[in-house]
Amino acid sequence: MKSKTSIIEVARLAGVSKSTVSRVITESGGSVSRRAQEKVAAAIKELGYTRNTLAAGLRAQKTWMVLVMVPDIANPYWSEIARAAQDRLEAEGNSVVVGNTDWVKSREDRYFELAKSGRFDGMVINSVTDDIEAINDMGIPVVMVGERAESQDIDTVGTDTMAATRMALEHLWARGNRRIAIATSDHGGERFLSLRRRAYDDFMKDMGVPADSSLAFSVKLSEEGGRELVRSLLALDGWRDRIDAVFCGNDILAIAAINALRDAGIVAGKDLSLVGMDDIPAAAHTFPALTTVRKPRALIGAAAAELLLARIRDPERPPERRLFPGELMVRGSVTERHI
Amino acid sequence: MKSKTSIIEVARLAGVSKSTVSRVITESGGSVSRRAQEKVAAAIKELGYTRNTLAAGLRAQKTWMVLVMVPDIANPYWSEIARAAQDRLEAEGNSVVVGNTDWVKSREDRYFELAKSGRFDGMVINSVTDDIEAINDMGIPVVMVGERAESQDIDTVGTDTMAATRMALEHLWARGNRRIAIATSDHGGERFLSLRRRAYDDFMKDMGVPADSSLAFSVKLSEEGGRELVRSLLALDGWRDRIDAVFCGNDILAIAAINALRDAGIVAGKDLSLVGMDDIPAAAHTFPALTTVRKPRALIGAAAAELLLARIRDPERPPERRLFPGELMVRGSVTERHI
DNA sequence: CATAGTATTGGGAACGTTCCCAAAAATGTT
DNA sequence: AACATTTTTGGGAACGTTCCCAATACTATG
Repeated sequence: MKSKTSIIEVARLAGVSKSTVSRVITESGGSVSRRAQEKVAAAIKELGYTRNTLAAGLRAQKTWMVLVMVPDIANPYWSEIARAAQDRLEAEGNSVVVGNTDWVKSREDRYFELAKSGRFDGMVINSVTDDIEAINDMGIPVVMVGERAESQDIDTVGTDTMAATRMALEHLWARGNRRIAIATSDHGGERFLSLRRRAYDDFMKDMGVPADSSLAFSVKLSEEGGRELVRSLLALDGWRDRIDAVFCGNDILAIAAINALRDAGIVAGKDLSLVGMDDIPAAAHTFPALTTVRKPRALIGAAAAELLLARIRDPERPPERRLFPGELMVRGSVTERHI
Repeated sequence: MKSKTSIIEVARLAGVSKSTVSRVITESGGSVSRRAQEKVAAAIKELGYTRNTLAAGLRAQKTWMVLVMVPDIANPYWSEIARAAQDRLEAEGNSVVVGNTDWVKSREDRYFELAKSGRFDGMVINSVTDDIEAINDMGIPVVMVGERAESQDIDTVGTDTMAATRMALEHLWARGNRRIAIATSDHGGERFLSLRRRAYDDFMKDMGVPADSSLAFSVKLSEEGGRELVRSLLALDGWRDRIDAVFCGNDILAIAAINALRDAGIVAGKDLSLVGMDDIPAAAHTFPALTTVRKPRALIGAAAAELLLARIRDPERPPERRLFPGELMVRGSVTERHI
């Protein structure tokens, strides 16, 4: 980087020592006279001094920087959570940057390496990996946004996924839909089946519907995933007789599916019911508007920041979970079927 | 951060010096025997050593980290540019993080402070400020995405904004729209009038239409901005007689306006024509689908990364501009009017 | 075997802060 | 004025790397 002034030069101009300058800058570690403060401030201004936070971080073992790592940067759900977390973290003197994984494990690993190399004081993540043990082994304060089946060992914030999923499914059922499919992102084998999928299996069992794995679509929770979902759905022989509704793992997926269905001449909310999760702003404005479970993103983001700050302050505290209820937003994408 | 092993401990276990370990890690600065390499690699593995990049950066004056700072993280236009830049920068050994300003100057200033304090080797930005001189005074390699009226002093990448704006306006005109408004984001006074606005003024003058500043709406290029645009528009006395089309500064704004118009019972593409800029994925799937000027985001992102890497390598090279042509995507949001 | 040339290695210093401890200065008390 | 106490300050060391230069080891040649 550009050669610039150091604390030694500020000290020289102010006529004090580098320690006095440091005390003025950090406003900690002992007293400083009024006169010294004024001289240092004037010197900083005259020289245009900016503190080198690499050096400060090396000595103080602190970076004042947090990484918020999200799987889909263009999904407003994540960017709103990131904004809410950023507000709270900045209030405590941290800077927040965002890392985008695009659901790609190798990209996530690269951010993990960055964190392990001392770049951030902590991370707020929604990880591609379900390996909570590996995350904890990094030795960095981490808060997971969104429940995982095995997440009792890590600070977790989010919506009660099982309850929210059930809420959506109950709505589909109450409106007369009986052949309900699910489209979500499953990361691993049966051990790591997503909570949405578990809630779906439980619900269908409770309703007396035989398990049918051909109704479970595994796609990325992205626009691409929505288009793939529709391709897969339409590829099923006699799909109209087999599926009358789809539960989608998030709104991005649901909205992309609505649009892809329209391109295929199929009317969402008429020929097929869909529900999403999240209630991103676009959900209210698609045609038809999307029925979805709204998650309190500002609360989730703020809670994630709170848990991270607490974890940074006390790395040994037991993991905590903060789950918020979802709220069903009833709109036009679910058909009222008369049985 | 968590206490962890240092290069000294690796050296001790491997039976070599810290300089030899450093040579193995960085694969630079002289030769290392095969035997020494093997011993060091084994020690790194056994100890689980991770290089401290704060210390490395302090000494080497290099951070291997780039900040991509965008004004609206949830706008796929920006996230796609960020992804394309990230691909190219990671290929050169850099890590990429994203900063989101939400069009807020104080947030941008905070990222600028972070950069000045030595946290990044460079920045790819679309800034809130138009003060190119202040940006250059930071002494950090910066590439600006998107033209500014006064951007000859900074590396710039983007679409030819004046030509792209004119293309959109010509299409509106060719379809018979005569009372065209503009909605864009103007940051400052007349000196910093946006290029879109200049292109609009030039076009209307060329078409012999008297200047009418009440047809120029200054809004944020965001969903909120789209709703505000529609509120302002509908607040105009006899607006239906005064405006038959709106040129929108980006797709987020245009799509939000389409949705807000629908909420107000007004049919975009029938009662009012709209065009956007960018051609984000949603543009093809709104109802009606949005006519817009497509910008080559992958090319822009990759070019931004190329220019940044060149700037990092040679800070004194003269600023460069790379502008790409836009492509008009004709869809359903522009009315065919018969005069 | 001796000498010259090349390869490899180790250690000190540097990067620019913060922290800690001892010294100096200022203030209060007798 | 002298002494005790408190406040303020300065300087060395530390943080953990990389870089550079001199020393050592190895190889080639006569």
